[in-house]
Amino acid sequence: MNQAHFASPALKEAPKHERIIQAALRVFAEHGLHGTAVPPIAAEAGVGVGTLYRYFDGKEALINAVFRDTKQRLQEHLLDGLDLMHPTRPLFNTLWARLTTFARQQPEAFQFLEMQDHHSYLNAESRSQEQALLIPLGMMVIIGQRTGLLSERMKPDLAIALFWGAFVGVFKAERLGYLTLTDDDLERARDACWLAIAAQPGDTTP
Amino acid sequence: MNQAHFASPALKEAPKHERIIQAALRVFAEHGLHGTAVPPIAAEAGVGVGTLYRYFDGKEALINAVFRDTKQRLQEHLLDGLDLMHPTRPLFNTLWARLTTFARQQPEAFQFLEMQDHHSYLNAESRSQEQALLIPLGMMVIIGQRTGLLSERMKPDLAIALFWGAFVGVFKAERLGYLTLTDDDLERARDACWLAIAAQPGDTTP
DNA sequence: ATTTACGGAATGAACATTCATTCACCATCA
DNA sequence: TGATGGTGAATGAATGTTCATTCCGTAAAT
Repeated sequence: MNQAHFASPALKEAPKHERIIQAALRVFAEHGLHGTAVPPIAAEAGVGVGTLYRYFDGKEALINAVFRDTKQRLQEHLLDGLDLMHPTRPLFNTLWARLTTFARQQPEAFQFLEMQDHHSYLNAESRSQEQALLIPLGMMVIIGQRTGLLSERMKPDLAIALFWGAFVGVFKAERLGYLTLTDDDLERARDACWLAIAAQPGDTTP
Repeated sequence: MNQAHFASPALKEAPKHERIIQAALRVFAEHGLHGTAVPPIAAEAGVGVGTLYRYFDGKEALINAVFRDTKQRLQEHLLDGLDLMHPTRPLFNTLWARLTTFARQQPEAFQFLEMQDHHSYLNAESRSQEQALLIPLGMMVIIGQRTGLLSERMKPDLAIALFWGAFVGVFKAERLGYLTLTDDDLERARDACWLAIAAQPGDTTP
């Protein structure tokens, strides 16, 4: 809590708080939330168990911290510098490309965020972190529908769930070995998703 | 092992083996695989813990039994009586409708099958059960592509992963409370998925 | 010298699994 | 018909293990 917080670590490793979160992410992604014990997380982080409990109140608090940190990294990776209020086809392609690089460069983070068993652990603050990503996306879809870019057939939340699910499904299939994805495959999947949510030629925009 | 096996239970409940599997499915779906202890499963099934171990070698064997049973129920629910070798748009609609009734009528089964943490438990026999569903679907897509019904842009496995992921994403969003799905919503989602995988008007079929 | 950070053995709770015992049912015999 | 004995299913308290968390001795920092 003092000024030393930033003074020394320049020559040292990342601060313990950060190291523990990253280590926890890796172990959680591999073994699941219930499936990982706390001591292995400490070991992966290179700290003692007691140290971990100095930084986090317990396993549940750690899970929430990992969740928020990871969700925020995804959010920034996806949205930083984009003007969602003027959706276009190239913007859609950019979003897809960013999702792809995230899933490719941070596979543990991507997998962790898609785990089911979060929701029994997450507290209010973590839940609100979800909204930070969903609300801008929802607004983008609404504007896209108003401007005739996206189909108005589906309500925005449904379009997002469909698109997101398709993306997750494709990468999940690759992770489980049902599939290998070339760059070409990803472009074709992207275009297919676009067809699913884009306005159709025959659509009317009264 | 004698003739009494079938003599009396006509007036009693389902055989214990079956009751345990169904109970396990419910508890697993709610608390996850690592998250559920064995005694609560026995309690849910209305049998003693020891009885459960008479029927299954252990927790892992039980998980495999539940997985195979559930996957097979899904497979039969989806494919029974359908002629996948002659894909049409109505056949696609039927598949979607069957998926929907499965997800609606057996939500625990649907949720259980989408859990991540299976794969560290599943044995060879369980894994091959997966194929029993994927192979026919894959063949259907291949034929659909050959006959000009489905787009040939994506390889069959990719099309399946995309479609399946979209469906799962929509129902997962509903289960987590991000969405409520009317019958109308489901039809629109179905049509959007169709657009994603169907042959486009401009496609050539040489 | 005092405070703060650290590590890892120690602790008690919860877990998966076992096993000695009970119980229900049927065949045999009086 | 009623009593006796045999058989295997059913049970849940007991067992050893694993887990989340604590605690205390030591090291670093101020």
